[in-house]
Amino acid sequence: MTFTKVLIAEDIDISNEGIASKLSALDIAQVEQSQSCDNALLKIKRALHDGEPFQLLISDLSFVSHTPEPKLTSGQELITEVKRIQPNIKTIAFSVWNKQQIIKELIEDIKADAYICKGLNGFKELTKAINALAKNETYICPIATASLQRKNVFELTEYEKQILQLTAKGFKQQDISDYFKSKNITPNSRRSIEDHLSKLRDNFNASTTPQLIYLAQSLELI
Amino acid sequence: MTFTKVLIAEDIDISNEGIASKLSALDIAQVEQSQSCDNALLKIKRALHDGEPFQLLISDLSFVSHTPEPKLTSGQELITEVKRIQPNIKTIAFSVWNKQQIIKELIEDIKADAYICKGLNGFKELTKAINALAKNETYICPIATASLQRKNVFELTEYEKQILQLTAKGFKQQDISDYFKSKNITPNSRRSIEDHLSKLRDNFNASTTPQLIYLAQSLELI
DNA sequence: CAATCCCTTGTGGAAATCCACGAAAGCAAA
DNA sequence: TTTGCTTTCGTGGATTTCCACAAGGGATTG
Repeated sequence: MTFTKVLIAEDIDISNEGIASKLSALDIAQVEQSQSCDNALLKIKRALHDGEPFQLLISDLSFVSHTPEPKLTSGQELITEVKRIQPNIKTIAFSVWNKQQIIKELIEDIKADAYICKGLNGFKELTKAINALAKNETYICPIATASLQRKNVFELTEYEKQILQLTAKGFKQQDISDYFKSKNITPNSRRSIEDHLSKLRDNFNASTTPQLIYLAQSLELI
Repeated sequence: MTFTKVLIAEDIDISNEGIASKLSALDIAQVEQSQSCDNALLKIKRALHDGEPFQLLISDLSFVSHTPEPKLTSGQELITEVKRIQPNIKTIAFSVWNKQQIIKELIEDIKADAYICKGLNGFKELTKAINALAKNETYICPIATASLQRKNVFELTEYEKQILQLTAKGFKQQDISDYFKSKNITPNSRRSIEDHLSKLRDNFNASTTPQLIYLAQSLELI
């Protein structure tokens, strides 16, 4: 199949325009543009309702909200919702991020059909992705693939992530212990929190807790 | 005057293309594109040497390096260098960032002629900037202006920034004291470091030092 | 000059964290 | 079940940080 009706969701007008202008080089009859998630979802719903659904959504991941209370605030949410109401639509996540966690989530959980990193050759990658999707395949750009294959030394359990997040929020060890107890999360003794923080410092090669928080945040793990 | 020869420095091809495609709507005869700082500088040097200098440089700020050892790694460096070798060239910084510190540095220190935030209306702003520059004026987009006017509660002295950075690097209070003494930075008693950290926690409304580091990093102050 | 303010620094004690040792509990393989 | 490994968690003591009080120094002002 070839795509004849495509929607671009990208808040930055210059980038949106760049994609559209490049897409016009391909054989796509109808390219629509949207600068917010909510608007994109609306367009998809309407097209579906009108019996002329979009076949492909190309979506950025991060959006600055320009309305008071946007329902959808990220490409992840948009793609999730779109897949829910129109499961057969193809989706391409098109982002500057090449963080393993983000890519993993989009491919494995959200079931996006392609992931491409904006970069030097974004358009070439976009073309490849479209071709792959037309053949019912999925596509992940080389940069993202490399990121996925790079063994993630710092994979955190949900429990560890919570400890780090709470620490970053100003919780003391005792506070975290109390919090875990109130939520029935185990282990929850003050002593165990201390132990886990110590292990985390070891793993991250951090000599102090402030440094641990700094490193975790640098790696965008919290 | 009107601009007839413009250079775009922007690593992401889609964005670069977006700018170029929009510029073609204006009356600019010659638009050249560059995806790296080094390449952009080269083009400017050559044009200058050939007696047909660029009149305007539109540059992004952040570049991913795709060569082993790029000489210039950021738009800030590029603009600085370009202004040095061709002082009469006009420069527009075109970035997603609207951090006060970045904007301030570009306008006040680097003497960029315009600062625009990529966003919903990037092209409109770009047009305004070009018009202003043509009249020998400077231009700062509304978002950036707002950012500049927003009183920066968290303006840090160099001294404070160093304390935060060293803390983030795993230095204990005593370590920082020793370090400052070795560098002849005063005040440098352990007690003063403690005092400043305490003041910083107050200012940032942080209850612990890890939280302070988290907040400072979130605000991109360290 | 005295009065005042701000910053640095010291002191001492409280609080929090760090760290080593070890007991108990949980778990998996033999 | 036994064995062995890991995790949890208590204890106690060292280290570090936090906090309140106050002395001294330098700059400013009346």
